Order: sequence, then structure tokens, then C-alpha cells
Amino acid sequence: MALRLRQLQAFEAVATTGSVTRAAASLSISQPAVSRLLSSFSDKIAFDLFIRKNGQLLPTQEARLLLGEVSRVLEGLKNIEELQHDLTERTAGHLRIACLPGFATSHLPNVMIDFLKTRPSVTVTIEPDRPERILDWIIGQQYDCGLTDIHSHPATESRNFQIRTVCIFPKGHWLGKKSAIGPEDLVKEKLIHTRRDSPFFIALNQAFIDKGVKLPSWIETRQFTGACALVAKGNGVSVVSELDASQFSNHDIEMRPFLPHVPHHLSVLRPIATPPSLITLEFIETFAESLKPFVTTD
Amino acid sequence: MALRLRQLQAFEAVATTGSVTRAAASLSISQPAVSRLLSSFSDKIAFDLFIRKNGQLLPTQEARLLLGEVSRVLEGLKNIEELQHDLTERTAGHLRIACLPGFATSHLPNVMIDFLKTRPSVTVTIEPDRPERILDWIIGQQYDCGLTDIHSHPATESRNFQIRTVCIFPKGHWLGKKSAIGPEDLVKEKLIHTRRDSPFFIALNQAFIDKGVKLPSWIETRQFTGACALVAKGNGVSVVSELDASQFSNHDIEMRPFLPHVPHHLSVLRPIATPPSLITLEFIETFAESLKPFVTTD
DNA sequence: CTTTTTTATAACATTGTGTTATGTTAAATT
DNA sequence: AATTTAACATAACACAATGTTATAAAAAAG
Repeated sequence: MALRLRQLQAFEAVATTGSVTRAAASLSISQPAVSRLLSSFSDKIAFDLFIRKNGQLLPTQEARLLLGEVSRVLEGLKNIEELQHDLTERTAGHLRIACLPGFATSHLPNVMIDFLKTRPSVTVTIEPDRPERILDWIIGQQYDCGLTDIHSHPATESRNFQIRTVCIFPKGHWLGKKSAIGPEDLVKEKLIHTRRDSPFFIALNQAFIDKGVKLPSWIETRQFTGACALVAKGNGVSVVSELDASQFSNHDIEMRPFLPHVPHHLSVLRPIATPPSLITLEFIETFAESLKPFVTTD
Repeated sequence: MALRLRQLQAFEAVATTGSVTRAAASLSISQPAVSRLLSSFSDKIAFDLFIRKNGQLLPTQEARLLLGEVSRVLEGLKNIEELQHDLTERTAGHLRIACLPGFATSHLPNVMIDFLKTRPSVTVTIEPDRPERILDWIIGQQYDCGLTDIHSHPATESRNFQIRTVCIFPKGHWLGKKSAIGPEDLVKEKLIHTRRDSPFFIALNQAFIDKGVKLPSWIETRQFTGACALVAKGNGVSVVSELDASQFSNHDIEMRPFLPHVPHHLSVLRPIATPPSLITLEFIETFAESLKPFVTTD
């Protein structure tokens, strides 16, 4: 006959309340039920658990020794119930997110704050890194999801988004007079852009080539946020995702649509080898929702 | 519906074995039993526990989070079973012993070592103190048992012993020629003895008075062990319990029976207010057994 | 010594936990 | 592609655990 949970609970209740009747009340069951649980527990172990002492049930020394262990187990059980509740309410869990450095400082924090507001027990790890390493991390299942440039890999499931891009320039710049900006408008400007080997630069450069003008390269930066910061300082113009541009809208920059449209592709990746946790799925959903205002269907 | 222990066990077994069938085998129950335990557990919580992955059941991230807690609880449960077993086998528990300082350094350690050898989980507190305080401690239930001079008190249950006493003297002393020693043999000696108000001194003194000789008082010491040590240093003789004398038998002392016999009374006390733990009773029994070679039935 | 409170026991209903038999589904084999 | 096989789920049942109420016994209180 194995140890029964109920017996332990009854034992603890009697020990703490000092009476079978009160123990029954604290467990919200009838007194005979506790009486029998206790006696069956007492049968199993070979020593007495309690002695009567002026109307109180006092645990014997052996019982006191057991009590410590028993309480610890019951405490752990309560923890399980709490955790299980948190898990079903999707308020607990841990999210490990790998992302491009640009996200870590602009859009992601805003999304995260809203996401965590309704999930007080959720903890998050955000690791910014280069796109290649993010892919590696996702494949290696080091992270639950990755926010990165467009990628596709058999070991990952990706959800892709096309983000609208805009031309940004310092407040008061002559480009402000135009309602939309094209490559030919920028030939005399100093253009801040991403790395020449990045997919977005290649696509943007193609737009200039298509118009028969040369892309006026000035500064090369890894991230859109870097470009935004430089533009805000008052020098040069850039074409960046509207997502990043909007983060800087309260700074000294203005934005106009860039035509032809050169969308910025980004992906939310997750490992395909292990099933995603609900919290991960929920986060991806939340994140996708947050991108909606910036997504183009071109 | 509360968490059931069996469900947790099934959950852990499935998680560790990666299959319902193997889990059933590890729990020594049928496969359908595990199947139902798992599904009932799955019903209770609102998320999936496992997903099939090339023939293996992989825990979801939520399940992995739960698993840690669950294992800890089951581990604790195993501890309880072990402890309970140890307690029923009297190999666990805690003993608080108050004793005269003499015991703490001579006889008691030897008894204790043997006692603990077969009871690996038993812990012991030994507190040496004066007889009066030992009685107080026992009455106040600060200790499980006390080893002290003869006492009787309504709040204690005492087990009394009469210990044989012997005359001890330095090796090579002329008393060694005699096979037994009486008061009249000691009139020219320097006697080391216990306090004048101690019951043993009073009884010993009476033996001298009965023979019409004066007790040759030299040094007064609180304990027999102190007397033994002094005699071993080469000066004086003493009449001490054979128990203490035998502890010094490897030193430079010799012993002879002292006649008339003046037994040393000692008691093992325990509080009567609380029931003794089984380990306490066992210890008292063991201790009584250890005294047998030294007990007289006079 | 009675009265009251507390605990134990009895009889029974419900639920949990085990069984075997059998159906389903997915992978492996022919 | 059809068949076999292995793993799992489901069904039907037995029995033990756990709850109930009613009532007796024992302790504590007056």
C-alpha cells in the first residue's frame, strides 16, 4: 500500500490544527473522513502519530520529523497547481527571443510591454544579434523565436512580412515639399543605407538602376535605426522601414512614401524540431498584429 | 478535481520514457491505465502535454516547465517513504540526552557509537550539566532522557541502577598486594572523593564510621572521572564506580573490590508528561544493557 | 455525575485506479 | 498499394480509496 496524498494532507491538517474536527473543517470534508484517513495512515506507519494532551492532539517526535518532509511535498504540490494554472492562463512561461539589434531598441520593447502586461508571470530573454547567428540559434533551438531578415530554412518555420518603406530626411529639408519621393529625387542627396550585401540594399539599388540614376551612397549602416539616428542629426537622407521611421517620428525627421515601393522583408522564425509553446505562438501572433499597420500587400 | 498523485507519476514516467507503453512498464501497470491517467491529467490542464515526434512523445515546453516541479514533488514523496521506513525501523530520529559531565567523556560515547552504527539517520544532542539542572531539563521536557545521580520526581520516570564501586590506586602501590580493600586499609592513604554533600560520599563515609576509622579526606572532586585522572597521576587513592574505573584501566591505575560494598546509584530519567519516542526507549534499553557488567544486585 | 464535545465506527455512494478485450492510427514491410 | 505490426485510445468491468450521514464511544467540562 503506497502513500496516499490525502493521508498526508490529513496528517498535516491534524498536526497544524491540533484536532481531527478542526482538520476536517480546514479540509472542507467531514470529520469521519479525516478520522479514517489518519487511522489508515497510522496503520501504514508503525508508530503513533499523535497523543492527546489536555484536549490537544500533539504530534509525537517521530511525527514531527515526518511533518517537515510532508509539508515540503504539499507545498510543492501547491506550486504545481499554481504553475499549471498560470500555464493554462498563458500567464507563465519563458520566452527566448533572438532578434536583429534594430528590433531590440525600437519596436520590440513596445510590443513586449503590452504583451507582458497581461501575463505577469512570463519572463523574457531578448538576445540581439546578426541575422546569420539568429538563424543558427533558431535551428539549434536555443530560442523560441527569432525576428530577423527574410530567411527560409528547412529546420525553421517562418512567417514573413513585407514592411512598407519610406524616405526620411531632416525636418525642413526641401524634400518635404513633395508628397512622395522617387530615386530621381535623391540623386543630389547624401544617402544613408544598409550594407551593400543586404537584400534590402540590393532591391533599393535596383530601383535606382531601373530609373537610370545612380544611388548616391554616403554612409553605410547595419541597421535602419542607425540610419534614422543619423538623419535626425541633420545630415543626409535614407530609405528605411516605416516601422523604424515611426519610432523616430517625434525626433527631427520627416517621412514620405518612397516609390517605387521597395518593401523590407522580415521574418519571424521558430524551430520546427520542437513544438512551440503556447506562449511562443501567442507572442508571434501578438507581434504579427503589431506589424499590421506597417505591412504592405504588394 | 484536484491534482492526483498517480497522474503526476504517469506524467513523469511518460516524459522520461518517451512512450506510454514504456511508462506503463516502468510503473508496473497496464498501458491503458497510463493512457487514461495521462488523458485525465491532460483534461485537467488546458494545454497539450506531448506531441508525437518520429515515434517519440516529446513534452511540450509547458510540460517541461511542469516536469521540473513534478519531479521535485515525487522526489520529496520518495524521501517521505524512506524517512517513514527509517522511523519505523528506528533508524531515524533525534535524541536529546542530558547527562553528568562524567558520562559525556567516558561511558556514553562508547555506547553512542554502537547505538548509531545501526541507525544511520539518527542524530543526537548530548548536553552535560549538573545533576540539579538535568532534572529540571527533563521535567521541562527539554531532553528526551537524562543520565544522572539517583533522583526521583513525580514528573519523571526513572530507571535506577546500582553500579559496583572499586578502590583505585596508582600502579605499583602497596594496595595492589591485597585482593580486596576495606576502610581500614586506607587510613594512612590520601583519599580523593566526591563532594561531601553527595549521596555517594555520605554512604562511603558511613562505611568508614562503621569500621571505627576516619575517612582520610584529601581532595574533593565533582566527578569520578576527575578522581580517576588524579589517581592516574600517581597521588592518592579513590573509591569510584567500576564504570569510570574501567575507562581508565589502560592508564596507570589498578583497581580492587571495595568492601563493604558501597554502590553508586545512578538513574536514567525521562519526562513523564510526553510519551517517549521509540528511539528514546531503544536508547534507554541499550544504555541499560551497557551498564549490566557493572551493575550489582546488592 | 451528568452534559457536552470530540473522535471512532458502520453503512453506503461516488470516484479513482487497476484489469482485459478491442478498436484506431501511423509506421514499417511485403 | 496493400498488409502487417506496434503504439495508443477506448470500453466494460472489478475493486479500493474517499467521501457522505447516522450513531456509538470516549474525553473534557461543568
